[in-house]
Amino acid sequence: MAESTSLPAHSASPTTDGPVPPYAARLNDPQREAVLTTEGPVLMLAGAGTGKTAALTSRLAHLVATRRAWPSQILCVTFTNKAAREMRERVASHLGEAVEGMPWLGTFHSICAKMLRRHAELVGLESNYTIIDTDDQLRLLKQLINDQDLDEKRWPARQLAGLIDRWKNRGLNPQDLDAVENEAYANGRGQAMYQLYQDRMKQLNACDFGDLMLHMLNIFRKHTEILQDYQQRFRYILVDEYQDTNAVQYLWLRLLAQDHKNICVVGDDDQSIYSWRGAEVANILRFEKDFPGAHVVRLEQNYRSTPHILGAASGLIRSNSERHDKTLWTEANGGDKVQVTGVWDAPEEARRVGEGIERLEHEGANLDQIAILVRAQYQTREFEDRFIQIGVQYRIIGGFRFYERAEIRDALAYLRVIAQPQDDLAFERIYNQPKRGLGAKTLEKMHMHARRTGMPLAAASLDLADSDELPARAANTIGSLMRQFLAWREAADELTPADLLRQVLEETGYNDMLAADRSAESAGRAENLSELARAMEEYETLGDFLEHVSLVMDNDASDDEEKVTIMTMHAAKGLEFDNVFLPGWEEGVFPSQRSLDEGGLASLEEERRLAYVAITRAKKCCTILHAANRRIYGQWTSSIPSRFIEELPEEHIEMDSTMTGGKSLWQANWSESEDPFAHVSTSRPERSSARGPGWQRALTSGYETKQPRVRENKRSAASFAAKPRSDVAIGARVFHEKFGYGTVTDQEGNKLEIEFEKAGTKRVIDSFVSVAD
DNA sequence: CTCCCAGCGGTTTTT
DNA sequence: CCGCTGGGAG
Repeated sequence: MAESTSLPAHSASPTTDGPVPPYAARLNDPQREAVLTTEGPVLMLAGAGTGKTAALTSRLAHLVATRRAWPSQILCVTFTNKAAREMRERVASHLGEAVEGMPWLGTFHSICAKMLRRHAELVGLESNYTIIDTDDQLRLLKQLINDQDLDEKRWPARQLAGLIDRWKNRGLNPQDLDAVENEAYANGRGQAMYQLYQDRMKQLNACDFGDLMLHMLNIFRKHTEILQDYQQRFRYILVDEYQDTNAVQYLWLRLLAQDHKNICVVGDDDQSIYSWRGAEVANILRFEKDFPGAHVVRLEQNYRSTPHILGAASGLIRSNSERHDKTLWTEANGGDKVQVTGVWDAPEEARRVGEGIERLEHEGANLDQIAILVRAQYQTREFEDRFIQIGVQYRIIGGFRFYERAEIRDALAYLRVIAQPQDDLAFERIYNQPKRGLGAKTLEKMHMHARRTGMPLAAASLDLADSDELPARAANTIGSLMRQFLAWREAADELTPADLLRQVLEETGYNDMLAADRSAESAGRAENLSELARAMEEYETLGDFLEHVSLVMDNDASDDEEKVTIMTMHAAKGLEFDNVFLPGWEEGVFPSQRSLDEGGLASLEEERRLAYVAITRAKKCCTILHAANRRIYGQWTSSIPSRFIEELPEEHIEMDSTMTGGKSLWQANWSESEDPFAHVSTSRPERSSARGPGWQRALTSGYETKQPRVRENKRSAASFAAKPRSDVAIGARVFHEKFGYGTVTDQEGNKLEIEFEKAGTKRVIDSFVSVAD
């Protein structure tokens, strides 16, 4: 069945004789080279849409199929759980059912967490340590800052958290900090505070995300025998998205690869967009120096986008200086040019996109294949409003995650205290949630007692309740709470984790609290909690579940309805869509003001890479928009088109504008003085290039010459065709997913005017509401 | 202990 | 402009 495609004479390619195995059959030459070059270091430079995941999974399949290694001898690291899952599925499909899962395929953090469970005692932890998140981390730091009599106003916990995070990302322990780093917080108290934090974490038997990597790095450095064990075990190492690795991850990998040296890293320096959270492009840029003799494979054939889209993106990224040069090409031809549209303001931008979507819908496009990619979350609002109005189904990716919701975190905190009585942070979160009359005063006493006796907070509170230190009321409350915990801890052995949670929610009165709350959100909260319980069904033990929860924070909302996706460009990395809309390409929005103000050239280049990522998400059609006026923090601001627009090669784009009448504010400025840029260039000297040809084109093409496009307020096809619902009439009480409960005050076709109890009066499409009773 | 209001700050986000 | 936080009042 394997087609016997002979490999072309390829100088460096280590071809194998005989038939091509099925997992490599559909690969192009460089891809195949990346699969078959199994020995020694390999750098796979994979441009956007060049099929790197195909190559990577084939390589895994090849290693196993040719018996070069057992699945358990391959270390395969990704950044996200999603990527890990995909990889696992694709490898399984290559190898069939035969292969049992790969134990060492996962994210950096989940792999380290797993290793650390085995070696926890070496860094002073127990193997059932808790993994805490940013929220817990901040609360802990605030306590420490107050304990040290520092003014939290002047030295915010956030800042310290950020510093500690950065230190850990760089592989620095408290004692490794130099004077300069130490100065970074509270006049030279950085190191001391970091040390205090680490000590406290140890007491709590807890780790933050950074610790997972750092602890393992420390263990590898100090305990050669353990390092050697892993070095020998991992005959092959594969790393996805190598351009996103930070210093600890790099050091960790380098140690592990020292024995067999079979490390294959895959990445694209042009898609490095996470330097702000520690990623170091330098890692991929100097791979060949780090691993002498590295074999470099370039994947440059793009299978995703049309030539115009590819041309526009490639032209743009060429303005960057520090990069591995790559030339993406495609066999495809035809396709539309990248559309660049100027509009008057942000609402019009949203209307334009809405019209574009309706047109695509009319042509039979799948809504799942349409995305709006924004630079910053605040831009989503405008689109959301518009889509509700015209009845376009959408989903917003990002923002609040399931496990970050307050009710979910409360529930988890109960479970954490049950599983791990030392978990003070969890206990602190719920000792008075639901309200049981224990306040700050009681908490303070508990803390003092805990510190005096060296007991965990929960135990100390019980001890305290037995004494006369507390008012009888508080003592009783604590006593019964602790009895409940005791009972739950026993129940944990008999009940499934899911049932345990249900019992806890019932017995704490958490359910009652939600039931009593008549606000718009409470129903959703209760719903979230039942979903949590449902999600827990598949876990046997509480410990299993808690580890899963702290590491696998993703929740791909499984909804099968076709919807337009709205998300940030960052979140879109790795995804693809037939049609992509890119709004807000204006100086100050994209590139963002902050990247212009701070960070200099490097940060501007990262913005440009982000633009490159955004454009290359599109398979067929890419529309860039820029508005002449935008309201920022409530202030109307005039804006000029993004410098990235002028960097797009002219032959790949088509400019137009919806504006004829009226001048934008900046045009008005222009006519005021001879040099329209006088005010711009004095205040923002780095913008000297902002009047290049692209900018001129944007100006002249639409603002003056072109005739108006469809002016707004035309009734959209979707809303025109829809029939009004018969079950809602004026006066009806209805429920809307976003706005909550309200009363219908007017009905016009399928549009309803509703006075919402919380959200005020809105016009919405009737299919978005349900009748409340 | 809870609730209200003033003041402040405001990219990107995974684990 | 809007949402969150923290401090102070009730």
